[in-house]
Amino acid sequence: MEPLQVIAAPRRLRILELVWDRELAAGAIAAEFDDVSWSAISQHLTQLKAAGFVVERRVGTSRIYRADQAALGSLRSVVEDHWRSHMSRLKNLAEAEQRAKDRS
Amino acid sequence: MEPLQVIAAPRRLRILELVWDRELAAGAIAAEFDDVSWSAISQHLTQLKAAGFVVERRVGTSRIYRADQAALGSLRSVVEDHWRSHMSRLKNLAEAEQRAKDRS
DNA sequence: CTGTTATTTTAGATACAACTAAAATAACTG
DNA sequence: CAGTTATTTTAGTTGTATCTAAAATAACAG
Repeated sequence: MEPLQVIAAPRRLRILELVWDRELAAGAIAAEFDDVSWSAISQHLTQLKAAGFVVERRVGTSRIYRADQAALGSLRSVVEDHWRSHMSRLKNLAEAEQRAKDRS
Repeated sequence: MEPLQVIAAPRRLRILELVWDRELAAGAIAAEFDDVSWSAISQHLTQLKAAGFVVERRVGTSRIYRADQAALGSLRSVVEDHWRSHMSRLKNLAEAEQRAKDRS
């Protein structure tokens, strides 16, 4: 799939945001979505990995993902602009933080 | 439609390239494609215009389009990179073709 | 006016990316 | 080894952007 198509999908853009500057297991990523199956998230991760936009690392039974910002090339600033214009990044991170707190 | 989605469509990306640094009538644009109807091209132009990525000017019965590079913001370099990589791909194919010919 | 050219709009068909559910795999634990 | 957890893969369904065909609009010429 074309690199541009890979990041154009809203779901994948959101996943990319979750692993933008930290590692996160596939399950932890999927847990952030309440309207989609783990299977679907896994398939998106496969595409992001195939495009080189995320790297995978295995730890035990888990697979841990993280964005490869450099690999995005000129798409990087597009992604950043997209988040800025939607003012969603900080809000999403804050909400994720809250959920993590609620769970503990 | 999201700006990112607008340029993600291969057909629209190709249209954008055609009017990248010159004006071109809708019909002249459509004539570049042999596998799609004028109607489809018109619909793409409507979306590109709605996103602000092209500007329209009317002359007689014609409507003339041209890219607004500035409006693309960070997407501009993505489009340029995409174009470059496609050109190098075509170049490679042509060179491979030439080598094949030389061998025979 | 009527006719012609250029293009868009509308309504419906189609292709394909994204999805779900279920089975399969992979790494570990007792 | 059998059982558990984490995740992916497969096969088939669904939703939506893109497409076509036909009718509508717009600008002009005779």
